[in-house]
Amino acid sequence: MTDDLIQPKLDSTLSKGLRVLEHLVQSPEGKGVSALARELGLSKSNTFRLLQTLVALGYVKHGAGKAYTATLKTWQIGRASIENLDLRSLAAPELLYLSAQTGEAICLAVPENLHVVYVDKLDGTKPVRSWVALGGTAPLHCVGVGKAILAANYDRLRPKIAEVLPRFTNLTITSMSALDADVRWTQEHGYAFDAGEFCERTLSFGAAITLPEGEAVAALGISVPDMTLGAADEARFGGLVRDAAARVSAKIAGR
Amino acid sequence: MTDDLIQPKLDSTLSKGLRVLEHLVQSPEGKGVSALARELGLSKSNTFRLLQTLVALGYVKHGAGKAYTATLKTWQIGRASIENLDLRSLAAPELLYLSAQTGEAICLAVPENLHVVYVDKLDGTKPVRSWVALGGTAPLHCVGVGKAILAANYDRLRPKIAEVLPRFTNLTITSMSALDADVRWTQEHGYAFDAGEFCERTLSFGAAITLPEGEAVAALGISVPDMTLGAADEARFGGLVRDAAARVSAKIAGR
DNA sequence: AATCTTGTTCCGGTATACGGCACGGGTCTG
DNA sequence: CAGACCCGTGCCGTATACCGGAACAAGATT
Repeated sequence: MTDDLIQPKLDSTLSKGLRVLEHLVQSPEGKGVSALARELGLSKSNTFRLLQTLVALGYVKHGAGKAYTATLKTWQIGRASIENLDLRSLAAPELLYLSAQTGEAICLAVPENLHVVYVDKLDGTKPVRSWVALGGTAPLHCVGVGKAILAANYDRLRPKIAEVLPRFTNLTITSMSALDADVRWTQEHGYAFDAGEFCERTLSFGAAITLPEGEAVAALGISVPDMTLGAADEARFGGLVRDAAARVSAKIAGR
Repeated sequence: MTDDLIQPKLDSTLSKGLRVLEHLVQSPEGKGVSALARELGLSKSNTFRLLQTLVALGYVKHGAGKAYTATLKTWQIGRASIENLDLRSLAAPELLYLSAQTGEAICLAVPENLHVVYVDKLDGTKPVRSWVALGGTAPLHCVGVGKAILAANYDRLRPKIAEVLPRFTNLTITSMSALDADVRWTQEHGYAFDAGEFCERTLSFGAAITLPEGEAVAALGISVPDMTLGAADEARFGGLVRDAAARVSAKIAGR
């Protein structure tokens, strides 16, 4: 009932075409017309024509056999989109600094809807590496970078996230009252701490990178396996991300 | 006249929508409805509805003001496509060939930020094996595969790498003028040579694997301890990697 | 205040994309 | 060697989903 029942009447051909593309991108060996039609619930002729135009536009290549496969054009236009975000170059020195200081996995993430997307990372130098994948996503409410962004814009984001707080581990915060308290803690300390709320036994720290007006546009994060974290490290790691994120924010402000 | 005059009758909505997306991706600050309509030669209402569906599908974000801007969803699906481009199987025969021809350690690496990541390798058959670890990383500016990738996209990468050129051995290139010269050498010869600039007494050769448009997505490399390299071998090894990488590039183009 | 823009909505006509069906060529199964 | 399947590909009539133009409110610029 909170949702508006009236849908903005979206263009069907375009959505189907993009669904086809998304589907193709995830299957290295390509797929045939019939298989695609079946999996997407479309008619065979429809799928065929969509593929035909995607081929004409260069997004899909029709191999010798029956397989249609995605070309790298998607990748090219996708690459253009992050090149324009110069966040990565602005933040890169701080990523290196954090990596040198901690030896753990460092990441840079941006918010997208109620998730974060990892747009840059440095692997940890220690043998046990905790892993985030570039381009991967995680929910806002249970990972360090996400909670940092959440806390920076809680007024705006709280009503949106209140609808659903999915559980991932037995430590995941699933009640709004607990989330309120956690956000308050984050705001007071200037960094967020995730005690394994998204991935078992994987702790993470996060701090928001903000525009001068306070809008969070990204976050820096440190991920560390719980075993390697000494008691004294917790405050130190938190302080490190907080200060590093602040420096990136300052760089943005000075442009 | 060589072209068939009969067009395969492509779906108009899908092509327009993708054109909108491509256009948006190239403008960091986003664009308004009217501007897009003007530039693409579409009617305003048409553009508006296309944008509406792109927003609904998560490809485009409607900022506070009048600007529509591309999200990172394009980047995400683009990234998926390149991960599924099974470079390893495409390149595997060439790895074997290089190994058979040289008996040295062969590797396949992909760029990630300002480093390369080794995604595949074959150990040398000779007793002295050099160092490459699967999943390991090395800086772009001082190892064969890295310099090959660097040289293939120097326009784009030079400004990024200019900030920092860490030293690893007394042969490491640390000045931009020296790097410029080295890149020029690489471009002329079609392969890169590393005279022990990352790891003492370990030489390496590299050649870039590129997309049809010239973008480097990976590189093949040969690593060899300096003692085992005869004077005549240098040009031979270089030619071998260059040609092998070219064959892999050709395979990619034919997909 | 007047005249441009801009983003957004509505509506009627028609081009357009749809599903159903049929064809030719593979591959397995009997 | 047929038969019964799959597959990808064209065709066609029809309904519908898309399009363009006009009209709207709200800012911007003058």
